[in-house]
Formats: sequence, C-alpha cells, structure tokens
Amino acid sequence: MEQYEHTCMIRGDGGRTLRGILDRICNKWTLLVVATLDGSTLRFSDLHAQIPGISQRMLTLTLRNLERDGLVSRTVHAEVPPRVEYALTPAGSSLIPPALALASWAIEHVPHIEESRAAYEARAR
Amino acid sequence: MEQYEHTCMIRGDGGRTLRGILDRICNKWTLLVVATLDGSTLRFSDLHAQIPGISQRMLTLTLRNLERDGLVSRTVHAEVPPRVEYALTPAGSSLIPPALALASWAIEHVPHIEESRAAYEARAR
DNA sequence: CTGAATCCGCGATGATACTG
DNA sequence: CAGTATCATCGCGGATTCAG
Repeated sequence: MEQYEHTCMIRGDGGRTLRGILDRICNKWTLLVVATLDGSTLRFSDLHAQIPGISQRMLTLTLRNLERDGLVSRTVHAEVPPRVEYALTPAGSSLIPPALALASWAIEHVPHIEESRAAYEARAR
Repeated sequence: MEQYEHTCMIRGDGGRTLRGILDRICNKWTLLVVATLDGSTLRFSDLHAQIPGISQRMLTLTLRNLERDGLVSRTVHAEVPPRVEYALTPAGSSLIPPALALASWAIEHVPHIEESRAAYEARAR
C-alpha cells in the first residue's frame, strides 16, 4: 500500500474533523504544556515557571481546554494556600509520541527550511 | 530510557524553535494542502477544487509559504492559458508520516474528546 | 497561590473585485 | 488560468487589575 493512500486520514471529511482537533492542539501553548507535564505532576505555579513567556491567562485557558478535552487532570487540594496539581491523563500521554514525531521532523528540517527561506528572500529582490 | 526524557525535543529552547516551525505547519490550510499534494502533481485550480472551503487568496498564500520553505515546488509552463503545477519536494514528502501520526491520534481520540467535552459542559451548569 | 474579569491590538482569514 | 489588491472581520493572545 502506497503512502499517499493514507492521506485520506488527513483529508477525510474535507479535513474538518482533523482540523477541529488540530485547532485545539496546535495553538501557541498546548503542546508545550503537554510536554512539560509529561512524566510529572505539577502545580500551576510550577508550570508558569517552567514555561517561559506564557501569561497566567493563557496558562489558565490552555489548562482548561486540556481538562475539558480529558487530556489533563486537575486536582484541587483543600489547603491554605490553595494547591492545584495538574497531570496528564492516559489520553494526554498518548499525545506525546505523535507530538514527538512532529517535533523531530521540525528539528531535523529547521536548517533546510531556513536555508530555503534565505534563498527565497535573496531571489525576491 | 523513559519517554518523558524525549520531551526536551519539544521544550528545547523554551519551545521557540519548534513553535516557529509549528506556526508554519499548523495553520488552517497547510497540512491539508500538503496532504492533497501527496503523491500527485496538481495545478492551482485542481488544488482549489479538491480542498473545499479554501479561498483563492489563502491557497495562494499557503502555497507561497510552502514554496518559500522548500516543501513544495512550483513549476510554471509557458503556455496560454497559463499552467502552474505544484508538487511536494522530498522535504515536503517527509512531513507526511509525522502528519499522519498526528492525524491518526486525532481520529482515534475524537470520540473520547467529544465525550469528555459533553461531560464537562454538563458539569458546568 | 490560583485564578477570573476586562480591555485592547494585531494578525490570520475571508469576500470581493480586478489583471496578465 | 492563476493569480494580485483591497477592504472588512474576528478571535487569539497579552497586559493589567481584581478576587477567594
């Protein structure tokens, strides 16, 4: 079976199903939060410290979406001061391998892509 | 070696390198265009017909970015009427497997995610 | 500490009209 | 056929402030 016969998975219903999910996954912070939670249970402040550049608002929203989608669990400990711990669910963990596949591709092709961009810019004059 | 030790690939330099690439890949149309070009050389109008919902403008911009990044080749035939053919470069083709990995994950988890969302909504009242 | 609420700018996307 | 140009929109994401 040829490779391109599989791309129906991507194109499927005009890509609507896939894109509905991709829109959740491929926003600015989701993959980074998931990767940071991989193998660890972390508090809100830990995540905020370990993900440089993320705002409180975006961290909250990203975590809410992930919780809503069942990829992250949220545990509130009845203490003072409050302690809230986040962890990946099994479904969340299962996202790691494909995310790594994409990350590997990206890292492997960054040089080629940047080279190509530079050449394109040079040609543009 | 544990799985989570690999996530440094994602987190890397704070995720900047990866996200720079992901921002190119994970927009609304790029993956769909790449998937459609997988295994075929297609004209502009073919792509426009095979990707439901995409506007001329967005197809043009998406193809330009892909060409700029060296993932798609653009061949202009000096004819009347003009004929322009697009095809994946080797680098572009290499994006298919990781894209499929993500698509497979998405499709496999759509039921679970929608279920989780429904439960979340119900709880929210 | 862990958020929620508000305001705002900008970029991505889309609709439409025009061109070589 | 294969674009380009222009205008309008809309939501993401950031900064800031307030709250339990």
